[in-house]
This record gives sequence, structure tokens and C-alpha cells, in this order.
Amino acid sequence: MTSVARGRPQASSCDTLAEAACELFLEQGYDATTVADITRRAGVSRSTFFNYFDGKAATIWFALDCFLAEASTTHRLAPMAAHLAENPPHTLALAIANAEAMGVTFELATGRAQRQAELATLITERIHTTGDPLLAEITGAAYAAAIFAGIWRWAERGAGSHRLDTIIAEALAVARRSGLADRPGRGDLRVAV
Amino acid sequence: MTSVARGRPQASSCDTLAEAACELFLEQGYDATTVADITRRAGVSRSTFFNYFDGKAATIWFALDCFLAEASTTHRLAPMAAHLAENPPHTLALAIANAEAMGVTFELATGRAQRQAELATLITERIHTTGDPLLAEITGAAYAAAIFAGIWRWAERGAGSHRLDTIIAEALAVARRSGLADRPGRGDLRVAV
DNA sequence: TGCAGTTAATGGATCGAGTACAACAAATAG
DNA sequence: CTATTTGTTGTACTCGATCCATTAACTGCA
Repeated sequence: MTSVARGRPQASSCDTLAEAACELFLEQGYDATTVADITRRAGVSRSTFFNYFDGKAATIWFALDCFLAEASTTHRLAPMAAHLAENPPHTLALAIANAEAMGVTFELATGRAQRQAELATLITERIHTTGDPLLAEITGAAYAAAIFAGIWRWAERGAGSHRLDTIIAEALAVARRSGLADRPGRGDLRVAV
Repeated sequence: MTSVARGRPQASSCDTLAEAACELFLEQGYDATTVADITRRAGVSRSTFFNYFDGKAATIWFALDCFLAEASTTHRLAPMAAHLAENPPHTLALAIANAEAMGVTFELATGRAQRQAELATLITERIHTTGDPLLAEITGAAYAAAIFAGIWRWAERGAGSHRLDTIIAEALAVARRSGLADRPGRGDLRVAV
């Protein structure tokens, strides 16, 4: 299925660049680190950077963004969480745990808001049923908040000591117990574990 | 109480600049409109722009941002909604209603995510009680989603035909009926109308 | 009238993110 | 050895945003 590589091989990778970026964030801070700095350390040109990332901020988020990209094609939350737990967002966890030292507090807030909203609309579309669309939107926001709260808790307590998927499952259970309906419409989303 | 104006009078205002900006967004689109374009039309220098706004995007959001700034010092949601209804965010409503034409679809999404998250943490802090902090976070996100959904519905149906505060009150009622507790801890927040 | 103090506008310089693109390099298939 | 594909590199450019020294407009007081 996977065809043989054609053309010039890639000179770097998202992981390499992200790692270089995180190192520099720790050393100099996020704002003081330029894209040129990152590529210099990674051993590629500045232009190349934008073949791997949309921008500087994406170095922190790309693992989670992959998850969200997949999530947009999947209908069940539980397998998604499991898959995320298998490919945990290292760089994000590092950034959350060392937010002040890296100077990424602001970027973490904006980036999270962005992606949590994305996930919220995703869930809302899935649970959109015969009922009030407003309620669907509220419910989507609540479950998205639960998932992201879980990710943050997991990262704050040193990603690795606990399993990410169980933490997310617990958070979803809390949301479920709150009384918010999670019954899907035509889709077959199950937010419970 | 209000002392007499001292020093050089202001050559412009947030409203003037925001109006000029919205005009240009409609004519040329958001991306094609530079800050220099806006200040040229408003009759001030480019530097002056940044005495009034943090950036280009703020021209759309400043009315709502004022509301959020006040909200951070208030403990009750209902009076806040009433005050917002008295000073409705014109430029934001215009942007929502003409998102495609103005090319602000992306900026609206990111800007909303940002501010909705801000409001969510604000509410979360208020309802933080003896119970699970995770539940407080989920509830805060749900109520914030309700409020913003209300604002959007209000703007989409031609801001003015309906009262903003009643729409928000209805949205909050939906969130309340969903089963999410809105009982405050030490604070005295009341999310109901 | 003139001077001091205050507040705001202005112009210029600078930085850095992000985009565009043409030229070049490294691989494969035949 | 050539055509094709894919990726890298350097360059130039736009624009948002910040900084800062200078200048302008206004008030209050002598």
C-alpha cells in the first residue's frame, strides 16, 4: 500500500524542528526565539520551516492538531482518546509544565481556546439531534472543555505518570454526570468511556 | 467627579477608527485592508492607531472587550447582560452579519474562541465551590458557550430586531435546564435571569 | 501674555512573522 | 542517461507591531 519514496528526501521532520524549538523556548523564551533560530539549530534553512509548520506556534501544537484532524473524520470519542494516549503530545505537555519558564503562557491560552472551540463544534455537529441546536452547542462546549481540562491535568502532573486516556475518560464521566445529554442523533457518538 | 480634560485633545476615537475599519473591510476585505489604510481614512497617522487599539483585529471586538473587562469585576451575570444590551457591539454585529463579504470569517472564529474562553474561566472562578473543580470548569465553559451563542444569534438576525439581553437570558435558561448546577460558592453569581 | 505641566499625535526606524517564487539538489523509474 | 517528482534554498517583499524622540495642542497659573 505504502509506495516507495519518490523525489528528494526530506531534510528534517516536524519532531526534529519541534524539539529544537522547545529547547530554544526553554533557553531564551518563546518571544525571543525567532524562526531563524529554530531552523539554524535544526540545520535547515528558514524557508524549509514553513514546509513543516504553519507558523512558530504550531511547533507546540502539532501533535494535538493531528489528533483533531483525525477527530474530524471519526464518530466516536473513546477510540480517539485512546489513539491520542498512544501518541501523546510531548511538546505540548512540556510547554504546559514549563509555561512560565518558556514564556508560552499567552500562546497556550490562545492556542487552547482555538482548538477547544474547534473540538466543541466538532462534537456539536455529532450530537446535533432533533432537540434544541442551542443545547447541542452548549453540550459540545461542555464536553470539549472536559477533554481539554483532562489534557491539562495530565500534562501538569508530569505527562507519563498517568495514562492520558483514563484521565480524559474520567473528565468525560464528570461531564456526563452533570446531566448533559450525550445521546447522539443520526451519528453514533458515544462520549462515555 | 469627572475632571476637565487636560493636555492635547484626542484627534480620533475608537468608534471613528472602528467605523473606518469596517467600511474598508466591506470594500476591500479584511486581509487586504492595512492599518495604514484605516488611519488614512480616519485622518490620523498610523502610529496613533495603536493608541486606541491593540491591533487591527481589535476594531471588531472592542465593544465586547469592554464588556468582558467590566465582567471581570462584577459578580452577577444578569446585570452584565443588561449593560451589554444597552451598549451593543455594533461593529461585531456587522462583522458577524457580513462575515463572508468582509473576509472576517477566520478572525471571527479565532476572536470568539479567545473571548469565550476568557469568559469561561471568569465564570468558573465565580462558581468554584466545594465540589469538583473539573465540574466547575465544565459548567463555566457551558455557560460561556450559551452567552456567546446568544450574541451570535442576535447578530445574525440583524441586531436590533430583538433585544440582546433577552436572547442571552433565554440561552442561559437553556443551559440551566440542561442540569448544570449554577449554584455559587462564596460569590453570589446568579446565571439565571 | 507668557511659562510650566500634561496629554496626545507624529514620523522614522526597526524587528520579525509569513508569503511568493524562481533556481537548485537529490532521489526514482525507465 | 534522462525525465519526473519532490524537497530545499535564497531572495525579496508585505505588513503587523513596537519603540522612541520630537512636536503639537490644551489647561492653569502667575
